[in-house]
Amino acid sequence: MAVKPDHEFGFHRTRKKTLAVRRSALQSGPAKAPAGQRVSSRGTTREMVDTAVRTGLLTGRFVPGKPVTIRGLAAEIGVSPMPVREVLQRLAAENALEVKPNGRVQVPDMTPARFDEVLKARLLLEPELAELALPHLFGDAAGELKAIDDDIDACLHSGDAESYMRLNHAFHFRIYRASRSKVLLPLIDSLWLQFAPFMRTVYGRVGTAILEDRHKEAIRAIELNDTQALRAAIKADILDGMGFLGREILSDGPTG
Amino acid sequence: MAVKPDHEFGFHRTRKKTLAVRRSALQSGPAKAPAGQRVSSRGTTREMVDTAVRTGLLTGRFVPGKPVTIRGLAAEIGVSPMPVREVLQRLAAENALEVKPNGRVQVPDMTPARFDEVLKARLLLEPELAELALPHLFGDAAGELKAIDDDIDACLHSGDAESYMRLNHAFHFRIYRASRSKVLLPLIDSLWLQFAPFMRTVYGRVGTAILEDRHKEAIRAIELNDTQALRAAIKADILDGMGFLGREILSDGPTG
DNA sequence: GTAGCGAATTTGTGATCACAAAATGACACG
DNA sequence: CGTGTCATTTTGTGATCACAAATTCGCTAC
Repeated sequence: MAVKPDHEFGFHRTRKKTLAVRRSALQSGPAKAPAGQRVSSRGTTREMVDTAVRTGLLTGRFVPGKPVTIRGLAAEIGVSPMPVREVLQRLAAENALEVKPNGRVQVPDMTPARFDEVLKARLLLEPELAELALPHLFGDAAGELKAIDDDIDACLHSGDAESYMRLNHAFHFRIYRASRSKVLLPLIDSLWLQFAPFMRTVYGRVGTAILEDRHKEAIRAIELNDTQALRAAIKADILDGMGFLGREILSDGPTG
Repeated sequence: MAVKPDHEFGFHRTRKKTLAVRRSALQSGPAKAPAGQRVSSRGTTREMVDTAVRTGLLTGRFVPGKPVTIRGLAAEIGVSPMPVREVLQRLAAENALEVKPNGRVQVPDMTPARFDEVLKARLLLEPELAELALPHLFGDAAGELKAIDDDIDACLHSGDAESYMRLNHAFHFRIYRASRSKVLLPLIDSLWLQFAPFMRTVYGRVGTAILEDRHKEAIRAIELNDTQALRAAIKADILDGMGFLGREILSDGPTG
């Protein structure tokens, strides 16, 4: 592990002027701000920590197996341990993190059985949600997706795995979010949080050049308002990407 | 709101001898125990609160729409607000509870759209998990399920809705848990936590006498090791129970 | 009697403290 | 040189405090 990377997050609270504070500045906490203007009055700190850790997981900044400590994360982000505790509990409840019997929390290791289940669940749920979203994908939606996909192509050529993962997530969830789903969407969210960190380790080994996506087929299906074609494109995209990952995991054993 | 029910939980920490304490008894907290013997060394309080609230939700002791306060729950169970906070965060992450913009947390109201999504997700996931569980359901499994189903029949006749819900959950998850699933099972767990409270309010209105379940068909399919029959039985059981609930929600509008 | 307003209470949130268990490291002994 | 043991540090957990926002309640004015 050599040197501890000081900037694992690009999210350090600015330490001089925090985005949102409620304290009256007569405390000595790590997040000190004399007169911060707050955007939303209540519960902004936890939300900030939550999105920070979530995007960290989705872009693979957390390594599976490496323990995540409350105080460590709190110090990195620049807040007290309290909001971090709650965020880690939340993510553990979504199976994005794993609490070991000692109380230590870490990114779960990927196993073949787990991988098969995630793949199965994705194939069941995501085409369904895409179908639900299709009626809401009108107007500029196809254009937005095309823009994201262009950026993805650029990342694939340049080999920027982190940006690729962020954009790939953005592409899929631009579709899914349109469904306004309050049930299926969180389930799929949980699934992505589970396989993303593992995905990242694979890309780190073999690069992203091999990847091809079915996004253009999906965009075309959306433009044509073709439900079955959209389902097929989503399904094919999942199978391509995950099938590729699956071969990796089977060849190398459970992560490493 | 009349009188506050003092015994909403049958789970009051005994106040004299707690099950598991780590504190050295020189504190003045609400959970005081001079020399409690502890079963599991670490993190037992939160686990206790978690199962308490979870079973409370599954058996319908929480009313949709009624706010759940941290301090209130903590006082009822007899612990400090701290573990309750984390448990509520966990359950909110599983969409079993809803955090309103003010920070107040309550059981979400059921809406027709939500209901459709839960139904759809259950139909997609639960037959799949039952199929995965089937190879592990040998030996006395069918006998256990038969015993549970007998109790269910008794509850249906006596109209004990709370016991019915607890046993119905036990029946389904006796099957699902056998799959040793680490991915699909939590997803289905989340779904049950979402519709159970609403289910309870319906039963409270119309009783349980109308219900018939497909559990016997499922047991027979397990005995015969018939995958398709098991899938069909689970699917039919979901459709019967939820279809019945669906007619209720559509006739009366979003909960009430 | 009712509507509007202000005080008092409730409630969520972040911070800090205390303690025990686990992890880590150093050191002595074989 | 390896191994077991003990001291030190790290870490999770529960409790408590302080504060602000939101809610609730009571009172007054019309």
